[in-house]
Formats: sequence, structure tokens, C-alpha cells
Amino acid sequence: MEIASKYTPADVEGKWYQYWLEKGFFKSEPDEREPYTIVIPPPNVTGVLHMGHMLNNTIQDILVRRARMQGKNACWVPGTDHASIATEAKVVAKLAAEGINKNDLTREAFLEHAWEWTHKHGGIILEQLKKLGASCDWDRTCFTMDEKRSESVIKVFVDLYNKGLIYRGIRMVNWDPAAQTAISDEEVIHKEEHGKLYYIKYEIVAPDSGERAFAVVATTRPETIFGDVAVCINPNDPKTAHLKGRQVVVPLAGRVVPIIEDDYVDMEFGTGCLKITPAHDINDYILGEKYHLETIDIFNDDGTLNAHGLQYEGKDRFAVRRQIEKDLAALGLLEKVEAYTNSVGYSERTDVPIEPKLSMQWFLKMEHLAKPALEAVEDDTIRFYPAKFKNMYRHWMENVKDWNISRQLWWGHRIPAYYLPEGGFVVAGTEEEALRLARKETGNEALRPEDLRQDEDCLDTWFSSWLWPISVFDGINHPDNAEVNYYYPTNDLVTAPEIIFFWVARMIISGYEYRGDACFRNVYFTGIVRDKLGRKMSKSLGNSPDPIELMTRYGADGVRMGMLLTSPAGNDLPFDEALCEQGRNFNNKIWNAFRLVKGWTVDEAAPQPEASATAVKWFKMQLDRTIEGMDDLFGKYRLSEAMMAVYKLFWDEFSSWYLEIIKPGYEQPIDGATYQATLAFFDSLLRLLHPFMPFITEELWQALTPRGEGESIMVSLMPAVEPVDDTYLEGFERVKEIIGGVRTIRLQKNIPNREALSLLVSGEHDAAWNPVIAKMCNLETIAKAGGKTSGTASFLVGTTEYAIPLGNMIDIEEELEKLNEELVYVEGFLVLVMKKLGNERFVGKAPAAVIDAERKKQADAESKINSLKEAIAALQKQS
RNA sequence: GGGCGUUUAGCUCAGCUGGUUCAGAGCAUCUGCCUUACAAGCAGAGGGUCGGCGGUUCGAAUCCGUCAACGCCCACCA
Repeated sequence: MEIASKYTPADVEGKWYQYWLEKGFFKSEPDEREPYTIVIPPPNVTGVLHMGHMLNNTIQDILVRRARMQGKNACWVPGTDHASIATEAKVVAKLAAEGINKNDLTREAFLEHAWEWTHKHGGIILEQLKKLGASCDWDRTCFTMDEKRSESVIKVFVDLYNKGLIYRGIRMVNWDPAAQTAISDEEVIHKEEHGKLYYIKYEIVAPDSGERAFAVVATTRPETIFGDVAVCINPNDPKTAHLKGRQVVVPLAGRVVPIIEDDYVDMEFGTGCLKITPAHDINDYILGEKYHLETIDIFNDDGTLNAHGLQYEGKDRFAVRRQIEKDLAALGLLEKVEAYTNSVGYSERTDVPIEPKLSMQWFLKMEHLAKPALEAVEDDTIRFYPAKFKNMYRHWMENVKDWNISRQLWWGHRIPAYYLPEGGFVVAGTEEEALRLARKETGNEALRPEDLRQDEDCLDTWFSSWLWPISVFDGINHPDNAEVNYYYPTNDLVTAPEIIFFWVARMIISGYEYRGDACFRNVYFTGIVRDKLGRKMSKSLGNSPDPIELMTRYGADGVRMGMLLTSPAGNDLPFDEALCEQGRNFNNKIWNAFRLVKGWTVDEAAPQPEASATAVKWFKMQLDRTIEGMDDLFGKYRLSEAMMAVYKLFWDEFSSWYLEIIKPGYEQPIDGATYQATLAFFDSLLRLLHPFMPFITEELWQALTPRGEGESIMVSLMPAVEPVDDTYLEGFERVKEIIGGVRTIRLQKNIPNREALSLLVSGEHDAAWNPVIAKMCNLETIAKAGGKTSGTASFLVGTTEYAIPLGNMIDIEEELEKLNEELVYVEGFLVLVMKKLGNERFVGKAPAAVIDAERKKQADAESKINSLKEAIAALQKQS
């Protein structure tokens, strides 16, 4: 049989993926089996696969494939997210490159461009997921803006509005001047920034002394003085007491504003004077409300100053800041400028500093909705892996604020609110319904559709994704349909901790609101994929390898394994291509073990050698023991460890021990019994490996024995286990030590393996293992030591001494030195044990089992010392 | 400013309710091997006073206190 010595993934991956698709193995329909469901965290529709997706989807595929092989009805629902801001930004940029300004387009024309872009780039990422073997039910692919999902979103909005949970109001929001939309608190990233603190002089009106006097205000944002409506001092501050009841002039603006008093002002900070700009600072806004101050909005939506900025009108906020510094200085109104570090909020999407801005927005009341969602995680109805994220979740949920769900964008679900000609609005799922409501509300039956004006804003992207586990089964539109009743609640969610608030928490909330039940049972939080230097992988740093390219070099299975080798749940993953290399090497190892086994000729009539019979008996137990261990690890979502367990099982136990023991001599046939057992083991191993490495396992499973039409490892069942005899497994561990001891001697004495040796045993030894030991070490005989041995090299396993007669090959001095070294060590150990046993407080207080263990140590050590002394004496006799 | 977490071999991490799975695994390193499955391999070996200090205990990587470094989340004092 001719099989290449290296595995070539490219030859098999596409072939088997196609096969799985054709046979419909990924498909799921409700039936009487237990369901196992995962909904994919929908990637941005126009996104491309990055390492984070790679990790996340590999984990999901492992879970889904394993569940399928446990006989469950496994369903992994794929889909994409319309990603409102991100996609709109891309389309705007693309149009700009073509010389088209978004503002010159109608909403309809812009959406046409956006859809065109979506159709062109959408779905690329799903095709990429196929390359890594993702076993999604592609027939179920959803998009957050497809018809059913859009209908769901609108339905939920109307419902929540009718429940009184959605309201509209003017609030201070985080304004993104680049995207020109409000964003939620969660989309603001605070960064430490080295800026300046400006001390600006506000002239006091009609000072007592008659000479010019000033109140000095410290600010980091001098450009906002045009929005100043007061200066605030702390009523208890002696430093500023002389300002009480006065008025000051806002520099440059020339407006006169009052001095107000509030103990919000920190007496220690700056000058004790705080300028109040209610339109552009949340704290000022609160004070403004408290004292009924005017608000002066000085910015345009794009971050330039408006008419309130006087001569600075039309200039960008940061340009104005630099200019004002100069102008104030020229007027002698700038007392000083200090270096100052403060934190500035940036837009997550566009990475520009956000501007606090008052505007009319839609909000969802969260407090009431959050309650059942908080409880579900607290009482472990929904479990987090790792559990440490419970703390984060609790903290957010207990302090949850109303959610700003409106965005000043076009790409998204348009808010279904319709304004009436005489003011006021109605909220309805359709224009017809809106018209009906409007007529009813106004009593004006003559109202026509064109009299209503729909709200221009659209909804936050997360307002559609929070319904995902329900909406993908159309459970919002049809709450009682068979699909949602069967698949919901889903089982596992695999996602990144970064979106625990954006998405996970809100999904849990909507799950309870719309299904009265958890949306999933377990959440597995993956870490962030970082480069070797610990930096987050990102496009701008250019430190992220292209997953597709990695897969062509290492194979999808190799990369999957590389992703998993160092990714315990919740821990960051310092990615290194060497991990993929290790994955590829493992593929090759499996491949070559297969070559070996399939290369044998079989003699069904040949008797089974004793060593082989022993090996079969042992490996069956070792296999079952490992399967038990893997089950336990999967139960705890310790996937990396589960994979390591099967990795070691295959490489060490199966390849290095089992196969080496049963391997027939050169050009010798193997007996039928051992061969059949080996094929069965290989089959089991492939099945255990399949969820991790789907392609190579299918390739080899198909070739292992003849398979029927339409068979596949991916729809086979995981191997079942039988009870394991621990002492037998322990016995084999001793055998490994004995074999290791002989190998070490061969290495040290430079004795080639083809030269047969003898082994002499003194002490306890189970002869049942002898055939295995003899075969692995090329021993002619294994016998009890008679005492008249001369020139042996020896080693201890437990308290048993094993010796190999080497005649005059032995260096007695060297051997003596080695034995004496060990003697000293064991004697030292005995002293420690005796000291412990001699300690009355230990013997008096420690539990009996511990004391017994110490006694056993004592007995073993004494026995070892005797063996060593005898060996030394024997050697000395010879010299 | 508040909270959470981490610190064990060169790297990435296991070590549950204190005592033979207690100092471990994988990778990397070193030595010897082109042995007819695999040099992307085989066989061996070395390597850590378990972040520092103090305490509880007969006994501490494990429990308590404290300090330090790093990371994350929340808040946002101009």
C-alpha cells in the first residue's frame, strides 16, 4: 500500500465538506431526540474572518459536533448582523471615495447603495467559516435585517412601547461627531489622555474695589466657554466666598452669567470655580436642571462650532481649542496652562472623541426588565464559564441605566413612530396601522398616509441582536411555533467577554421578556486573541495573521488545534504560529499511525502473542479512562484540557506504547485478533478526535474499514466506556518505568537495541507483564536474581531492583557511585519521615490515614535501603 | 476613585474543600539516534526556595493578613 508519509490537508478538506453538505448532515429538524442548539454570534455582514472568529467558531463547532455524536439533534444556526454604524460608515466612505456625499442622497438612494454593498460583501465570512469546517445548518442562515428578523424587531419595539417601557426624550447622549449619531454608554471607550488644564479669567462685574477683578476657572475644554451659563462655587469655600452673589463675564463671548453655589464643586480642585456648560457636560447638565439654567448648544452635529461660537463658527472643536488658547492669552485672560492627564471618551466605532450633547432620543427602561435576567445568572439557571464574569454581570445589572436605542443612521431598522401633523406621534408596526391609530387619536378620519411622517432614526444594532436566540426560530412573530418550542432555550453561547453587556445581558433580558425562560444554559467566554507581544490583534497594527492563509499552510484541523492548545475559557490567547505547527504535526502523527496499521498484512489464523493480548487489554482500559476524563472536562467546558487528554492518549499511549508493543516484526503478518482490536481502537480514537479535527478524522475513518454509502464519522456515535480496573492501569505504569530503566541503561552503555539482554529481578514483580517488557526491551530472559550475578547495571522501580548483567562492560566504580548517590538520597528521605513520625504533635493530631501513609513511606524507604545496600555489597565483592 | 481577577519551569497553563496523583502537563531547551509508520520523528535528560513578608497549623503552592507587579470591569473631579 502506497500512502504518502505526510498528510496533505488540501487534498481532503474540500472533498469532505462537500460530502457533508450533500448528505445534509448539518441539517436539523425538530424530532423526538434531545435538541442541542447553538446560535452563532452573528459576525458583521460585511466583515471578513479574523482570528477571534476563528477561535470562537472552532469552539462552537467542537461543541456542536460532539453533541451530534452523542446522539443529540444538534443545530447550529448561522447568520450575520447588519452592524448599523460599522456598515453605514463603510458605505459612506465608499461613496465619499466616489465623490458622493451622503447628505446629497435621499434615504432611499443611500439604502440602495447600502444593500448593494451588503450583497457584494455579505456572506463572505460565512463562506470562510465553511473552510474551517463549521457544521452550521446553512439552510437556517439568518440576517438581522432580513424580513422575519426585521418584522420581529418592529413588533418588539411596538410591544415595549405599548407596555410603557419605551419613551422618547431629550437627554444628554454620547454624540459621535464622525458618524453623526448618538451612541450608547457601552460604545464609549475612555482613554487616558495627556491634555492641558487652562486657567481662564472671568471678569467680575462691578467689583467692590472698583479695579478689575477676576474669577479664575480651570477647564480642559476652553472651546466650550461659549456654552457657559454660570460659574459655580462651593458655598463652604472661603477661597471663593467673595464671589457669592456676583456676576462674571464669559471671555470672548462677552455674556454676563451669575455665580451660583453648590457643594458639588470640589474645593480642592483647581481654583474652586467651575464653569457650567449644561449642553456639553453631563454634570453641568444636572446642575443646570437643578438651577433652571439655560442650555446653549454650541456645536454642529459634525463637531464644528455653530453660531454661538461667534467668530469661530464653522471651525472644528479642536482647532478652536488651539486658537482660543492664543486669543485668550492675547487678551490677558489666560492665567496659566498646566499639563493635565484626564480621561476622554472615544467612540468605539469611529475612534473620535465623543461629544456630550443634548438631543431627542428613544430609550428603553431597563430596571424592571433586568430583574429576572439578574436572578437567572445569580442562581445558576444560566452558567458563566469562567464564573468570574458573574461579578461583572451583577454589577452592571444592578446599576443598569436606560438604554438609548435610537441612532441617527439610515442603515438599520427604522423606528416605527409616526408624527402627526398637529404634533404628537403614534407607534405602529405598519403604515396602515399607524394611519388607523392616527385617525383614532386625532379623530380626523380624513388623514392620509402622506400626512404622517415616520421618525428618521433607526434602532441600535443590538436592538435586533438581543432577540437573536428567539428570532432565528421566528419565535417573536410566532411565539408558539414548533421550531422555537423545540430549540429554545438554546444550550451554549460562545462569545467574547467584551460584549457581555452589549449582547449577552440583553439577550437574557429579552429571553425572559418574550419567552419567560433563559435563552441559553451556558455561556462560554473566550479570551482575546493576542500576538506574541501581548498586543490585541487588529487590522491597524497589522499583527493579525489571515486565518484563511493559515489554513492553507497548516490545514484547517491544524489551525483549529492551534487555536485550542492554549485557550482556557476566559483567558487571553497569546497566539503563535508554532501552535498551528504543533497541530499540523499531530495530524501527521495520526496519519502515520494509520499508515502503519494499514500497511500490515493480516494472518487471521496466527495465534495472538501474549504481549499483544496484554496490550489490547491494557489499552482498552486506558482508552476508557481517558474518555471518562474527557467527559468530565467537557462538562466543565475545559476544552483545551479535553483536547490535550486525547492528544496524549493518541501520541503517547496509543502510538508510543500500544502500537510499539503489538507491532509485528519486519515483513511479518499480524494476527487477526490483535488487528481487529487495533482497528476498533483506531476507530474510537478518530471519533474522540473528530470534534477537534473533523477533516483528517473523516478521511481516515472512511479509509479504515469499508464504509457504506452515506456513512460518516460526523454522524457516528462517541465510543461507550466500560468499567476500568485501576490497579491494572497502575501496573502498566510500573511496566513503563521498567522499560524506561532498561532503555536508559542501553543508552548509557551504548548498547544497540538489536542486541538482546537479560533482566534479573529481585523483589515484588508481576510476571504477567513479562512478555510486554521482553518485547519492548529485546530481552531474552526475565528471571529472579539468583545472587551469583556479576557485573550488572541496575535500577529500582518502587522497591524492586532490576538488574542487567553486562559482564565486563560494566564500569563498577561508576555503578557504585550511582548506587551510593541514591542510597544517600533515600536515607535522607527516611530521616525526614522518621522525624515526622517522632513528632508527638503530628502523631497525636494528624488523621490516621495520613499517619499510615507516613508509616508506608518509612517501610518503603527501609526496603529500598536494603536493596541498595545489597546491590552495593555485591558490586564491591567483584571489585 | 470603586470593584474583580492574576502572579507556579524559558513560554502557556493544571493543581477542587490544607497531608504520595505535591511540586505537574504541553511546548521550548539539552543529549543520543536517518531503528523499514512518522526527523513535522524516536529514545533519554535537565529545569521552579509555587511574587515578597508575616500569621494560623503537627503540617501551607493550597487558609488568613499585608505589600508589590500586571490585567480587566465600572465611574468620569472641571
